[in-house]
Order: sequence, then C-alpha cells, then structure tokens
Amino acid sequence: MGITRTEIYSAEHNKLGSMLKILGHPARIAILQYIIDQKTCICNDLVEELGLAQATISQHLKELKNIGVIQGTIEGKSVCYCIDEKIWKEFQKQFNLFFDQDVCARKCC
Amino acid sequence: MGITRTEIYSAEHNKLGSMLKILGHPARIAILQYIIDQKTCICNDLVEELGLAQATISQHLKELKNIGVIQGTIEGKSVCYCIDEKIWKEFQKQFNLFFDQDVCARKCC
DNA sequence: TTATCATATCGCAATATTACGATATATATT
DNA sequence: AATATATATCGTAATATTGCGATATGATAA
Repeated sequence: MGITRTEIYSAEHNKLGSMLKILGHPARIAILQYIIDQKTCICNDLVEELGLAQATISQHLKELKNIGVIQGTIEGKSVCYCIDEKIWKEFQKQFNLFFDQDVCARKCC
Repeated sequence: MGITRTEIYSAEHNKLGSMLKILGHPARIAILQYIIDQKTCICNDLVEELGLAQATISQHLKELKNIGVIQGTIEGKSVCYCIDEKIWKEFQKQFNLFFDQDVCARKCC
C-alpha cells in the first residue's frame, strides 16, 4: 500500500491526475504566478520572493519542468524560466474538456 | 520539514492548490467521471467499477466531499452521490482565471 | 429481534512528498 | 588561477498520502 495503483486507470485519467497533482501545491502556483507577473524569465528572485530555501525552490521548478508547463534556458550564470505556452494551453484545454461535461444529476441530490 | 508551509502563501493560492491537489489523483478523477456518466447517484458500484477496496473508495469520496465538488444524500441504506454543480463551475472558473492570464515571455526562452 | 446490506471510520504498513542543509557544478568576474 | 554567484543534486528528517483489513454504524428485510 501507499502506492497509487496507476495500472487500474486510463492513460487519460493518469495524465490529467499527475498534471493536477503537480499544480496542487501553493508554492508551485506561486512560482507560476511570479513567472507570469514578471513576464520575462526569473532566476533566484523566487528564493527571496517566496521565502523557501533555494534547494526547495529548485526542486519545485524541476517538477514544473517535468510536466512541461515551464522551460528553463541557461542565461549566463543564471537560468531563465518561462511558461511553455503550448503545454500551458494544451493542459487548460484538457482540464476544460473534463469540466465542460454535463454534471447535472438526474434522480437525487 | 515535510509539512507544506501554507502560511507563506496567499489564501487564493492555498485554496486553488488544495482543490487541484485533491483532483490530482486518478482514482478521484475516475470516481468523478463515473458519477458524471451515470448522471444519477451511485453508491458502491464504484468498488466493483474501479477495483479498489470499499474503505479506499469511501476515503476518496470523503475527500471529494471535503472540497465540495460532490455531495452525498442518504437514500435508504445507500448513499446517493452527485456533482455539486455550483462548486464545480466555480472551481472551473477559478482555474480558468488563473490559466487565462497572458503567459507570453518577453525576453528569453 | 436478528440478519443483512451499504457505508464510514480506525489502525496500520508501505510509500510519497516537502523542506532544508550540505555539497557539487558551471559560468562570470577579478 | 582564484573567487563569487546561480543553480542543481544528494541525503535525510518530518510529515502526508494511499490502500486495505477489521470493525463500527445505520438502515432495511426477514
């Protein structure tokens, strides 16, 4: 136990689930918001901005990179992060495909 | 460590984060999809449908209830679950408010 | 009342996540 | 070359999550 039984779910549900899971942390939402606000890439302003340790920020950035919503390019001695617009919009689309379904109950509730 | 430092984030980010976190599990997505498909309420068809133990399904249902996306009403000896349309749409709206932001990078990437 | 369903809760083991200090790596500056 | 700066990775402690068997609860049926 303790391990999610991904083998019993559809690929779509696993994919959507893992994307939502990664977004489901306030630090990662705050990081995304900061990147969006600054428009341009940022580096370790995040450490000061959020008040988390540098190692922790780096770890969150890695997870966001893993699902593809951000990308980082090396800029001199720092790294420039920005939103990957394509993945961002694709994810939003998938989310809305799920949420646009008719959720009206028939019998009870 | 090990505990998410919610005190350093805005209420909005914490709220959005916890909603996304709960949705970020394939079992809970599969449960929601099943409720949507059946339109009417269901009970422990989910145990057969998903192949998870009854205790596990019950726990996932509880978490979905906690964030308000589903509600359960007692129907004789079983419980009728359905989507709470109001919360559902409200959450979709909050999600899209976040994702509709202009994510275009200025300088690099 | 007793038996039988349906669901919830408890307790626990396995595993995952979060956070951080320490250290590694890689580039820029002196 | 030596130093400084920015970021990544490692190792680890604290905590959270997942899943399940066992048991409790609560309603219906016999």
